[in-house]
Amino acid sequence: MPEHPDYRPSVGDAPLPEATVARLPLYWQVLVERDDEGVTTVSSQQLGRAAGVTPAQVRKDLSQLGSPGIRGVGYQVDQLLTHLSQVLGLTREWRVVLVGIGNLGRALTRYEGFAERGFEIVALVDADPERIGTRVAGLEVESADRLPAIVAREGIAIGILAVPAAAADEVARQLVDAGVTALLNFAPAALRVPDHIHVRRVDLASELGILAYHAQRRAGATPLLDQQGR
Amino acid sequence: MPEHPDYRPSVGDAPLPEATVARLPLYWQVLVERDDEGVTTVSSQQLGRAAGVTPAQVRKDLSQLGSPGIRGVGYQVDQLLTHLSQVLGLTREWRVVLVGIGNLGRALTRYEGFAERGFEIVALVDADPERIGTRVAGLEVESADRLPAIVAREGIAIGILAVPAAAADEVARQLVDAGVTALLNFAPAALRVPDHIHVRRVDLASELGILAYHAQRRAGATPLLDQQGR
DNA sequence: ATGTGTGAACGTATTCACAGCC
DNA sequence: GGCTGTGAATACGTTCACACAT
Repeated sequence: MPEHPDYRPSVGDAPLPEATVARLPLYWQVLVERDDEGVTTVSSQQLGRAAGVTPAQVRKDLSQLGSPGIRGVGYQVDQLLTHLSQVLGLTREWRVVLVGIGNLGRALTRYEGFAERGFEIVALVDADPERIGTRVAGLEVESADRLPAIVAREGIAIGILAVPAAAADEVARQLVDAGVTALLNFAPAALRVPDHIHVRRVDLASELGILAYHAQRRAGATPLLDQQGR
Repeated sequence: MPEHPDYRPSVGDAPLPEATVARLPLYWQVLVERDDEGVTTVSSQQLGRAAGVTPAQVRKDLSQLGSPGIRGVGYQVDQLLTHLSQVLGLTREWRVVLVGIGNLGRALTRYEGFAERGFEIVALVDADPERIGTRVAGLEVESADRLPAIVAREGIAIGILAVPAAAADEVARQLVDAGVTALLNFAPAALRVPDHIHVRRVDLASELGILAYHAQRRAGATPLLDQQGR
């Protein structure tokens, strides 16, 4: 392998595997906690345990990321945290627009997990004329046709869709046209967006469907009561 | 390959790949819509388009499931929907307990997507003494130590965790002890549960972290008017 | 001794491409 | 002609196992 005695690949270059990217926020979360507790080093074992991942997986991920560990010791919590924050872009604040101010949308405005990680909802959009102009969570609800102005005004790169399925695709198009490059979609619908736009889908009903499959399978397979406790 | 002129493997046997299982609810959803519109057949092309999946993928999934398509025509909507419902266990109602009646928890009680697919939240649990005994969404909030009684009383197999990360693992243990076999976890924490318990994790902050990674990467790749910086 | 870094082995998932049937 | 069903090819992801650094 190439020998770079003291150099590590920095932020801009890595095309990290998507599966790895999906785990980085878990590690980040764990590291923040450990750091707060004053712990200075973690092993892949400990990190993996807390994140729900095998130690080998942790090492693979972190090595792909180019993050230095110390053999016989583990990883330096503060260093690793800094590096991870850079890679994930969590050193800056991300301004987010939320579209759809229904039940879920309103709950999201109050979710503290976002702010703790540097995400701030700075604009609200809804299609319902009754809602437009009202204030929710300290923000004025605006109309969707103002999206280009909103995105430019606030410097927004990320949009959250909490609209009904029927409206999702159209709203996605508007968001993309307005300049948003990443979308978090809560609607149970596929979004047709250009390739360079990143979409993550969170489909609660699907999740329950998947669980139902397993619960049923389990119920069918269980002859009597035959589980054990760990 | 084996010739089974008219026989297709039915509900009880298939150990479907997890990736396939995760897509079945998407297909199910699309089929319900098409069925409502009175459409009688769909091609893998159409189904895939609506679900955000390639046609080849759809065919692979449905063939693994043992579901019959007609060459030159496509799939019979009603047949396929029936079969899928059976496989996913969506022919029955699933009774669900929700633990954690904060912002997110309350929003979930009002989420119509669950009921539409046969999931009903039939019990609410919270640790906060202030909340216990109050009524939310027509249900009385109960204490966690009543979980065994609740699960038995209501015939519950699925639990939803909308509690703070620090409490998640302990609550999961209580749910499992009470007899729940599948969990939907909204807390940003790993749950230590026995192997036979199925957990799906929905981590909103992680999702945003993943998007931030891509948004940043994209911004770095964009040569012209760069972002604002910090 | 302990725990990383990583090739190699393994397993899983997706895509291709085409034969076969309607 | 159109579209499924599916082996074969490929890509992706995870786990193993062990040399090597501290």
